[in-house]
Amino acid sequence: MIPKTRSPRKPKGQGAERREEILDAALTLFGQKGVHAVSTRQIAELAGISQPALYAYFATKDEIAAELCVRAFAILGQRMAQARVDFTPTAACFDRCLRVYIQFGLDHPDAYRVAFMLEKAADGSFLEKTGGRPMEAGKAVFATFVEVVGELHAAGLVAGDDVEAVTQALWAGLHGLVSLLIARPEFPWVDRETLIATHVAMLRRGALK
Amino acid sequence: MIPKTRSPRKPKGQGAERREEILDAALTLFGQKGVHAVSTRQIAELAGISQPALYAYFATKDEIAAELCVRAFAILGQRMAQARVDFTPTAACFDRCLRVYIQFGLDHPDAYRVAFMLEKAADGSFLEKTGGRPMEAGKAVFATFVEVVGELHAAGLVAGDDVEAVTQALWAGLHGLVSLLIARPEFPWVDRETLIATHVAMLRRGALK
DNA sequence: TTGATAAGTTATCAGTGATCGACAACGCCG
DNA sequence: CGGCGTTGTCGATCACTGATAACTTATCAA
Repeated sequence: MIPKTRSPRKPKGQGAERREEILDAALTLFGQKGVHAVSTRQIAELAGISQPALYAYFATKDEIAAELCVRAFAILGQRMAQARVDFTPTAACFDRCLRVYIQFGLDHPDAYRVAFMLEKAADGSFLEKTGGRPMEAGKAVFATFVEVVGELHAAGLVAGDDVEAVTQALWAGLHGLVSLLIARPEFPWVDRETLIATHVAMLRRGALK
Repeated sequence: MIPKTRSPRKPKGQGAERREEILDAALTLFGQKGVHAVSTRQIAELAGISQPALYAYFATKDEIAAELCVRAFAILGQRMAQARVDFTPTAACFDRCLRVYIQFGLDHPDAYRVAFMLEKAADGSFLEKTGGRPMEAGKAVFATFVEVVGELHAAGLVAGDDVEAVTQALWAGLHGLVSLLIARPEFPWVDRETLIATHVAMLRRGALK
């Protein structure tokens, strides 16, 4: 039996959907102007509600960003899992995993910023204030990377035996490209595909035998 | 009305000295709490002046951060130039250049953040609002990297012929490590020296023949 | 009709970056 | 000595931020 003891009240908007409307508005504005440049009043106005009404759904502004971040990471996790389904310990599959990560960062720059590029706050990091959920999502993705590198190592393809260290170095290498492309689009980069190809090749030659 | 005791003016530091005092105070606070978490009033109090007095020396708060950034980059430029004096196209010298960059980032995390990790503003990036001076300083350092890679390429040691692309990929790889160590110190990193050594080795094997 | 409750509002708070006009000290000319 | 602009600083204040309190309205259970 599934008693529907609670009916949604929808005075104006659609009660339960209000949260989604807020997230939609926030995602749009964050993408346009950056997280720090968007105020709660702007989010509220685009969502069609008053500014204090936001706080019925989110404790803080950061929590809105964190929610968007977690959702984006769910997408990354999906893509990584997908790349892992037909993964074999080969250089080609290695490259594909790296490109999945890079492509995700370029597809979701705002989520990526929230997860890995936001400045730490005074009383602990943003991640701590939001219950560490974005960090957890990121760690899950990182764990997948560890698995991938572990399989390659088992196949004798990894240079060095410290799988954890190699994975962290690899991740750092990937993050550098993604975060710089996001944070400094005005830099006179070479052709983007050329840069990505060069970068992936460099990491592959550096990490594999 | 009780007549106020007239304002105790503080003619302490004159002209250029005040400016240095402000920069010192800002550097201290930025390092402790992060750029965004420090207010102009806090800077002013630590500098021993009123908050509006700041604006006699700096047009905006960002300009204070930019000034500190430029100064820090002068240090990086010095170190890079120093590493270039006795540079020979060898793997060892290559490694040394990479480590100079990494060490700089770890020594001046706040300057590094201002230069490469700050979020873009609505009306253009922070760098544009401050006249692009931090960006210029960064580009000068990047130019040195291009020279170094160019010499290695001339010696036939670089994998691939697109020196610019390789340099950008290298820089991205370095930036990734530095920025992640700065932004996510709470991540369960392996031993720092191990990680740096692994990373440098990975980049070397990936970029050189 | 009641009471309870969920959802949204207006009004307001303390704190932010930045600006304005007033005022104190100083150098300078008379 | 007295008057006067210049320079440096200040208190007061502005528009805006994130967040909270108190009140109003809509809906449901009884």
